[in-house]
Amino acid sequence: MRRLIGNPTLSDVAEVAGVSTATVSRCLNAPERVQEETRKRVMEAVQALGYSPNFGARVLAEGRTHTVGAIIPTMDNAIFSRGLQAFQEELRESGLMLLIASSSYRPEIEEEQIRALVKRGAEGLLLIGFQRSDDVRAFLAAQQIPALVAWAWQPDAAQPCVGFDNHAAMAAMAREVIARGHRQLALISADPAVNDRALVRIEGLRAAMAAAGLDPATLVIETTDATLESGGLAFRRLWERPNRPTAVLCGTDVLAAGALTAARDLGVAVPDAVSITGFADLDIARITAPPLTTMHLPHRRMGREAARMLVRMIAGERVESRELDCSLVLRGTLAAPRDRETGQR
Amino acid sequence: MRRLIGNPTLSDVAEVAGVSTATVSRCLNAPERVQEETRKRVMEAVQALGYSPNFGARVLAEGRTHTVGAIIPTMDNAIFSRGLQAFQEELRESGLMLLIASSSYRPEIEEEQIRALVKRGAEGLLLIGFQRSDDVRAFLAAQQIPALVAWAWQPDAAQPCVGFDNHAAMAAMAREVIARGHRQLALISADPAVNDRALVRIEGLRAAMAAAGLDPATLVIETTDATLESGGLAFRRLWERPNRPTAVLCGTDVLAAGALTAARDLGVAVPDAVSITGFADLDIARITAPPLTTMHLPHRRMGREAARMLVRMIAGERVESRELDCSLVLRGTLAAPRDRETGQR
DNA sequence: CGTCAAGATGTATGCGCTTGCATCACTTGG
DNA sequence: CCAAGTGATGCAAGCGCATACATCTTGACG
Repeated sequence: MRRLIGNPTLSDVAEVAGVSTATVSRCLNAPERVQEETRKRVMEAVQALGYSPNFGARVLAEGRTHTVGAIIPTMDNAIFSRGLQAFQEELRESGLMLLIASSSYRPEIEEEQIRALVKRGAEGLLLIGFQRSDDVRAFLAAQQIPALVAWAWQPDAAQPCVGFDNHAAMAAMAREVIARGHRQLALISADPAVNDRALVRIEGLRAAMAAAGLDPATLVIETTDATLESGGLAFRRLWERPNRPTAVLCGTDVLAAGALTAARDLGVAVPDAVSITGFADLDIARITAPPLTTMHLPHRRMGREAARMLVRMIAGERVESRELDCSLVLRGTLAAPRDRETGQR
Repeated sequence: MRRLIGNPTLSDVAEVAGVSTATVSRCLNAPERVQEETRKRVMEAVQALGYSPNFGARVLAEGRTHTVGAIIPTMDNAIFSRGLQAFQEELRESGLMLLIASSSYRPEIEEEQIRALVKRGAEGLLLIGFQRSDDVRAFLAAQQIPALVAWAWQPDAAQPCVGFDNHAAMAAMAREVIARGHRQLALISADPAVNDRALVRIEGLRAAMAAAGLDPATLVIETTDATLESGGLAFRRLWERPNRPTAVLCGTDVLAAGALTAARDLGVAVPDAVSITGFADLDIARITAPPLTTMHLPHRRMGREAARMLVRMIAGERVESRELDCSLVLRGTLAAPRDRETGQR
C-alpha cells in the first residue's frame, strides 16, 4: 500500500529532465558517469521536484541498507553512552546509520531486539557481553549477520570482540586494595546472572584474593542493579552486617558514587573509615568528594574501534579481536585501613 | 546487486510448503486468514529454511519502514540520555525502531543528519530545540516527514514541541537566588549562538533580574561547551575577574558540577564563599558535595511523551504541544551571600 | 437438490530503484 | 575513409513482498 502518495519518483524526475530513469539514477549515485550538462539538468529537476529516493526501493534494488544496529542494556548509563557516541560518530564517517535498541539487562528483550534489528535491515550488530542463547547465535549465523561483542574482551572468545579484560582489570584493582593492607573486602556488583562482565569481574577479584593468600570465601558480595540509589542501598546493607569491610570495591563508578553518597549520609568517612573503589572512570569519578579511585577504560577508543571492526566485518573481512588497555587511577577514596581499635593506620 | 545470495525468499518457502507466495505472506502477516493446517505446514517450511523476510522488499511493498529518527547534540551528556532511553522504550511498545544520529551541536551536521535519516526511511523525526534553517524545514515539509521538537517548549512555537519552558525555569531559579540576597550574579552557559535553549535561559535570567530591580547588564556570562572540564575552566575564569560573583548559575548540572569541582580545587567554599546552581537534576546533582541545588526536569516523562506524540503525528493526527513542569530542588549549594568584609550573612 | 454466502487459496500486478547490456554518437589511428 | 574504440545514454529486467481480485471449496438453507 502506498502511503506517501504523490511523492515524486525517479521517473518523474526523468520526465522533467527529459532523460531516462537510468540517467537520473546515475546522476545521484555515480555523477562522474554522466555528462556535466545532463547532470545539471537532472539536478535542477531533482531540486524543483524536491525529490528524495525511496528508501525501500533503493534497498531492494541495491541489496544494502547502510545501517547497523546496536543493542545495549541502557543508554541511561554513562558507562555505555560515551562509547556509543564515539561508535556513532565513526559509523557516520563510513556512511552508515545507527539503529539503537536497549535490553534493560534482560536477555529475552535483547533477543527480541536482535531479531527486530535484523528484520529492520541491520547489516551488522554491536552487542554487549558474551552471554547469549544458542538460538540467537544460530539465527545470526543463518542470516549471515556479523555481530561484534563490545565492552568485553576474553582471551578465548569464540566470536570477535573489542574491549578490555574485565577479569584482569578487577584483579589489578583488588591487588592494589590488598597491597594497602585490606583484608576484609566487599563488592557491590551487578547481578552476575544477567551480566557476564560482572561475573568475570567477580572471578578476577576472587583470583586476586587467592593469589594474595586471602580466602575468596570471605568476600562479601552485594548484588544490585545499576543505579546510583541501588549502589547506596547496597552500601547501607553492607554497613549493617556484623563484619564491616574495610574496603568496598564496586563494579562501576555509578555504584561507587552511590556508595560514597550513602557513606557520607551515614557519616562514614571515606577513605578513613572505609575505602571505596569504582570501575570505568566516568565523569562522576572526578566530582565526588573525595574523587574516586577507579579503573580507567578507553570508552571513546573502544567505540571508534568497534565501528571500524564492524565495518570491516560487514565488508566480509575477517577481524581479530582487540583488547584495549585499562589503567588504574588512584584518587582519593582508597587508603590503608585504619585499625578499628586504635585508630592507627 | 544481490548481496545476500542464497537467502531464502517467500517463493522458496511457498515451494517447500506447497502453497502460493500469497499464502505464505498471509501466514506471516495475518495468520488468522489462513487455515490452521496450512499455516502449520508453512511455518515448518519457514523454520526449515530459516526464512526471514527481506526488509527492502517489505518496505517497498508496504510503504512503511516502522522506523523513526532522532538527532541529538550528543549521547554523551546525561541531559539527553535518560530522556532518549525512555523515548526508545516507548517506541518499542509501538513496534517502532529508533535511528540515532548526533550533531555535536553543529547546525550543518544536524542538517546533514536530518537528510540522511530521511533518506534511510525515518517516518518521523525527533529534534532538539527550535533553531533550524528554512531549507531544512522546507525539506521536511516537502517530504511530509513529521518532526517533533523536544527538550524545549515555547508558548508561541510554530511547530509541535514537548518539553519545558526554559525561560520560566531559569527565571524561577534566578528569583530564588536573588531572594537569598545575591546581587552579583554570573552564569556559565552553553553558547547561545548554537543552542537556543541556552539563549532562552539567558533571557529568562535577565528578565528575572530586571523584575527584581537588578541591572541585567551586570550579569557576567561565561560561554563554554558542555563538558565537566569546561564548567571548571569557566568557573576559574570567573574567579579571576575583579568583581567576583556571589552566585554562579549554570546552564546544566554538568557545568555546575565542573564549577563545583573547580571551586573545591581552588579552596573556595560552597555555598559559604559562593553559591552555585545547576539545571536538569541529573544523577550527578546528588553526588556532589554539597549536593547541587538545581531545576528538576522530567526526563523520562518527556521521552515517553515525545514518543507518543511522534507516533500520533506519523499516523497523521494533529498533536498539541505539551509543556511539562519543572520544579526547583533546593539542596546544598545555594545560600545567602556572606558579606565579604565582615564574614556575616 | 439447487442457490448462495463465506472462507481459503491462487494469480498476477506493482511498489521505485539499480544495473547489465544494447545503442548511438563521436573520436582516433591506420 | 573506414574500423575500432570510447563515452554517454536508454532499455528493460529484476529485486522480494503485499494485496486486489479471481477462483475454488464447502456448508447452510430454502
